[in-house]
Amino acid sequence: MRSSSVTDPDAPPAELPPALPEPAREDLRLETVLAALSDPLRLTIVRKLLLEREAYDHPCGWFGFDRPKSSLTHHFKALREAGVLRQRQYGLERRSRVRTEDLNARFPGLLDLVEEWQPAS
Amino acid sequence: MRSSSVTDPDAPPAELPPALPEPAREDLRLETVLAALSDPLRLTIVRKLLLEREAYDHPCGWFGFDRPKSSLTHHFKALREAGVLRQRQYGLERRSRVRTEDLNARFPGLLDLVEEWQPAS
DNA sequence: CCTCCAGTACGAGATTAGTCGAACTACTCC
DNA sequence: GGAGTAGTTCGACTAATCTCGTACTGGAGG
Repeated sequence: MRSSSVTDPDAPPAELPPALPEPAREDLRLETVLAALSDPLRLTIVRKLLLEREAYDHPCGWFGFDRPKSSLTHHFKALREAGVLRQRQYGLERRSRVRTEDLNARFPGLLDLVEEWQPAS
Repeated sequence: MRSSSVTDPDAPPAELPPALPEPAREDLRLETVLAALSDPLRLTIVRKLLLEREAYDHPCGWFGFDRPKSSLTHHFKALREAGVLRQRQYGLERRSRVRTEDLNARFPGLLDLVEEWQPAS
């Protein structure tokens, strides 16, 4: 394939910021993913992202949680390190999206369960 | 009670010992079930039961784990209280089975993931 | 009766996870 | 440069979980 130059000004769509470190698809572990999803706040995060999947990635302020920022960092990091979310740095903000393709390939049906989840009364 | 036979695994369903306390199907919570399944030993328990689903319920000695009995009690109880297993007392031993119908009704596809799970190398 | 057996209950120690405040970094815009 | 903003990092505290030894219970069979 064509040798890609270090900085190619003629490649408009391929300029996504790099993703933060995350496990590769084949390294995803069911027990780790389930542990990450076994928290109501994190289930809420993933479900909200799934229901808005057509829109762009969302920064963590978008969710409107009334929690200290350090708590949110903790949970987003847990989801990313488990392989549930991919995060990219867009200028100031770090936007997240669900790794739908990877998760559906490795654990088909799992995201459907999350999508239909409802928080406890 | 009929005759002097030992506890009979072939007993008709009407004579099953009562199940230990467990959450009703409609009370099953996804986050609780996922937490119960996020442990490798418990995943092994459930998977082994699923792969032997045609056989009768299994007592916890059947699994052949090299762990103290009190640890096993802990994990079986966690699975039962989350609603993953049903346990019945057959004479001396307490036999477990997966609540396949309930779980498939509430969380379709989840047990398939467990069935295909493989422990880490 | 008394012993064996499957499993529970209790409780301690170690580890991990969640929660949060406070200080900090990195980017943007004026 | 300075202010404001989005989020991180650190450290502390608390709560939950895992692991396991020991003691116990409750049948089954002699």
